[in-house]
Amino acid sequence: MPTIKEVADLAGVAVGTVSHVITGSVPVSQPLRLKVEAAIRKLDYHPNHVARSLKTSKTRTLGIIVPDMTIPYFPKVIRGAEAAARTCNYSVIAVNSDDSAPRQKELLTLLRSQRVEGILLVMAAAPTPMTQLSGLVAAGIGLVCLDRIPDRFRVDTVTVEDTSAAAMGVEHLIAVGHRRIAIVTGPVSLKNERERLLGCEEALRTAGLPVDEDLMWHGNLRPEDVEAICRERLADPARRPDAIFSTNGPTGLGVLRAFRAEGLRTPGDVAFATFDELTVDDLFLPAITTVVQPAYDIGFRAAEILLKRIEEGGFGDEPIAIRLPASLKVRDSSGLSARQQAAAQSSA
Amino acid sequence: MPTIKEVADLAGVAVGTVSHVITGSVPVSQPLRLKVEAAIRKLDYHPNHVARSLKTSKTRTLGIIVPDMTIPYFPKVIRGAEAAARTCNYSVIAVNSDDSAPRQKELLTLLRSQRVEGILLVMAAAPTPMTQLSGLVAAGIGLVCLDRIPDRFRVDTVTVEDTSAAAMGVEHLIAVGHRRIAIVTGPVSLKNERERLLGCEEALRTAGLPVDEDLMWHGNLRPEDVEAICRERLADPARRPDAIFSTNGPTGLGVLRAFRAEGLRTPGDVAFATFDELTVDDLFLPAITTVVQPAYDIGFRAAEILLKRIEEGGFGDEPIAIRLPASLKVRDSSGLSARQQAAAQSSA
DNA sequence: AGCGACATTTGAATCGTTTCAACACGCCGA
DNA sequence: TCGGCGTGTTGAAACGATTCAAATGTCGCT
Repeated sequence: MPTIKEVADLAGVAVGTVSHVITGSVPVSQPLRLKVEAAIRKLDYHPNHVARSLKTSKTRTLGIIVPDMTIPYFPKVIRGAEAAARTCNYSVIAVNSDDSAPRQKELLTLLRSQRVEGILLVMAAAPTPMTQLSGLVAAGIGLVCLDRIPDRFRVDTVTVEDTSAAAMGVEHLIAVGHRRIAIVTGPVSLKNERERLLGCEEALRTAGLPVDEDLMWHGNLRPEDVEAICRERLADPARRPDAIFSTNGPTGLGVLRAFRAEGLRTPGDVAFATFDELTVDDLFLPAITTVVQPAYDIGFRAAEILLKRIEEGGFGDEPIAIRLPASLKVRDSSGLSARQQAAAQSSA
Repeated sequence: MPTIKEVADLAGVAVGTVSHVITGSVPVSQPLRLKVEAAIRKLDYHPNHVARSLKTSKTRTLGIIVPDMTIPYFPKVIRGAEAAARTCNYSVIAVNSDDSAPRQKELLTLLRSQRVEGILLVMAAAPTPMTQLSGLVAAGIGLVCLDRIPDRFRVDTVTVEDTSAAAMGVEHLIAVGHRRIAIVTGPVSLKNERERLLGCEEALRTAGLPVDEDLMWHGNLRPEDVEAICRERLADPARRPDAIFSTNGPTGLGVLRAFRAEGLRTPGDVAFATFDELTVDDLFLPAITTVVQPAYDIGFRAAEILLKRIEEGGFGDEPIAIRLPASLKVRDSSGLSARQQAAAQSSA
């Protein structure tokens, strides 16, 4: 790998001059510039970002930690962040925490050693000791939490309007005509899940429906576990709800698996809608009604904020908290069941 | 951010000593080690990888370029690579080329400037001038092509057994009882697509079926375009095939969209199987029969090879070419159509 | 006591950039 | 003719680590 010195020698100029033509920060006369450019091409010279970063103490790199980028939601977030970073000539390093707190800590340490200028964090579902984060902030590394946001820690955050978005889903089910609506949540240790649950409950109350504890099914982020929980509760036709709303993607998948395992059809036997989109190509399904999150935008906005903070060098003032609206994609699964249709028919 | 010097001062030792306790490459006496470790904790010192990389000219970083990590196949590849890298304490930087050759060139340049020690490349679908790659190899940067592999350029490669995997899909359709089978490919400018097509044709010939040019539908990687192509050809019931086999994910999605647009059901009206898994939560579908690629393993093996090459410092000898087997996931979409079932019934 | 062998510890050079102070060189106005 | 100015150009210091040769102890042995 040629160095700037070799370029300088070949072009017959000082290293400083080569640096000036590369960065463009200092004017260089035409003839010298041409000689330098020729030398660069000839040697196939690529400036060493490592050395540059050391000298300038700017890496022009952001880190982004997600739980698992094989979950379709996260790549969209990452690409959004990447796009925003690119507008400022930054790169992003994306890594997976697998929802493990110790792994997340390792990654934070790694990114810090790599001297990323800021970190976008989707916190692990496993409870994160806030000491992991306070160290960063103290060290002057930018931090923006997105999607999942911490409970009481002061940082910039970007996420979806959890409460109203969840409410929107449940309101839709109610509007269609469902009355006995079960809510399936992920771990309520996550603030997002609590807020979504709140939204669901509000929607029920606003419609004058009871908030029945028997219909609040709390699970986790493992579809298999959620499947088991739902199967148990769906087995008895008498106690079965009209509809189910699931507050996130992995639990939604669990619900669908439970339907399949129990031989239930949606919306024929139980209507269904879920927060977040799913990857369900192995299921026999009607199209699923979903509350769609603006994943790309969440990543984009979060990176934008981070970059602005980096540029301004300021993290002292009031944290920014952005909430982006979700949208409801009404498809087939939230329709009326056969039984309900029959009832509607006869009353008409 | 504290530096090694500050740690040394606080601990009352020389910087060299601190370095020795960090790297562990030179023994340090117990009392000094303890003092250094205490200083590190107290200052919350994180070694500067940038400076380390500059000195050692080792970044312990690999780059991986994929067309688009929102396509579900690629995150699995990336995670496989990440896992392999982690066993050697390497990190990976994943970036998206959007199937654009100029963008790919930019990314190659960027990764090179970041001094990654090797690059895993899934080539852009847009034809890549081999000069992009030869420069890398000349510069001594490791390169392994995966998934999509170049036509005549000598590099290590890891991909799926395209020919036999595609054949497996078509053989399955034939075994079920389909006879008029259409093949939908992506761009035949990609070597993979040509090989898969070859596999399909072989399967047809082996079964004594004609290879009918009218049933070879060549598309690209944009589902919308493929949808249009298929709609045109599916419109006339008389010329409609019994079954369709699609040679990759995006084209498969296009086929399914065409089914929906034409009001066709699978397998009721036309049976279907595809190479690669799909994300199709917005479609009303039976479960799709797919040829599943070992995405994670492809990434893992590719990174393994790259790391071995880096470690050995040797790229001179014969390139390694690994082909991993795919597996067939038989689901509902490849079954017999209503018409075929009736025929089978009456003949029984 | 003196000496060599061994085990630590030290300090300086180095990696490839950027950047800043200093320098060179025309050219203009006095 | 000369001082001063502006435009280009240069060379060396610095960034924060690693590493190697040299220095410093320690100890056993004669």
